[in-house]
Amino acid sequence: MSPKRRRLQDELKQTRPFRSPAAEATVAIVKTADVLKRRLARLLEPYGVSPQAYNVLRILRGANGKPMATLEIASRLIEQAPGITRLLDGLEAKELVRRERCKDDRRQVHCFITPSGLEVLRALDPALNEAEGLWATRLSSRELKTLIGALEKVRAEEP
Amino acid sequence: MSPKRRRLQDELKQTRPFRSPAAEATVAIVKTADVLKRRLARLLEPYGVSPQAYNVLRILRGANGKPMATLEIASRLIEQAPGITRLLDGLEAKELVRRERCKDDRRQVHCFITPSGLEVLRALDPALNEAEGLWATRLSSRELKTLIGALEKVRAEEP
DNA sequence: GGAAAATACTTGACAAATCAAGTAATGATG
DNA sequence: CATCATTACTTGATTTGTCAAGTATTTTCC
Repeated sequence: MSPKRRRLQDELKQTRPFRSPAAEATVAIVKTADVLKRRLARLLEPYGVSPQAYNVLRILRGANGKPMATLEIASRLIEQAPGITRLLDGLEAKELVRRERCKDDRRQVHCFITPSGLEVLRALDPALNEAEGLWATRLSSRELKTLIGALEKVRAEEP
Repeated sequence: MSPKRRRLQDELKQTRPFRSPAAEATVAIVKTADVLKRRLARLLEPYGVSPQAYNVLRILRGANGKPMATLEIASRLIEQAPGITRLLDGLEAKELVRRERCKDDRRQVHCFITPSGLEVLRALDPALNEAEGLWATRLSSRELKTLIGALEKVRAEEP
């Protein structure tokens, strides 16, 4: 079917090689992220949860029952505020998330994951871990460390 | 000035660390791709070109005047066919791209970049190279090589 | 050579992301 | 203590991206 381990240059059928390793890395990062997102979306599809919605649920589970304001969730995602509101609307409609206006500061809205939300996450966990482990075994732990460190440097702001 | 090299855990304000390096890497890849895309979008904004449209122009420039079929472009992007058609519609409307139905196989549509399209790319090249070089200098060439190789392994299909 | 399958898009309907502006509540200032 | 600025969202309009079908060719196989 499809050959594995093609070089990115081959994958993109580029006639000329990349002008610089940095250019190649840029394309590689964006393309890999897309592949990962698609894999995740495929896993989530049966549950009617989008990757972003899944991330929100994960964040709320990580809060361990503590209330979390809407914009606090946004800041942990790569998502702008307007998107979060509607994402939470959807999750609340499915009763995976509960929201209530905060007593102390009535501008804020506190969000919680519901038991159903936790259940969905629990049902997904094994498949997610498996998918992740699949490619992780192809990398040495040194490679993984370098990868994570290098990406950190790419994201770092201009000095 | 303190270095802005926050760990991803801090950036995401996660209470607990990632369960595995693979999990951390996954988030790092997706998040980094997003940062890169946003940086690119900011550079392109004055020219009214989206990141995807920019990639199409780059691909067509790479073809060096040779005609390129619509789906051939799609295969080099991470984009589905329907998106490409409309992307090209937009680029053709701006006269950055020219299309004509192929004589030999009238199902195909051949695409070319126009002189205006090349001009836009040329105008953008310096800023792009600079932005890229900015973070590239923070990585040793060994790190870059490992990064590219590791991402290839992540993208590889299941065996 | 003519039906059936495959290819190369194209179109339309719909979900998701972004931007601009608006509202309610709170904090800061004079 | 009243006004101005800020914060924390929300809503609406626009754009972008995706999926499902549809159309025009071309190729394949009797």
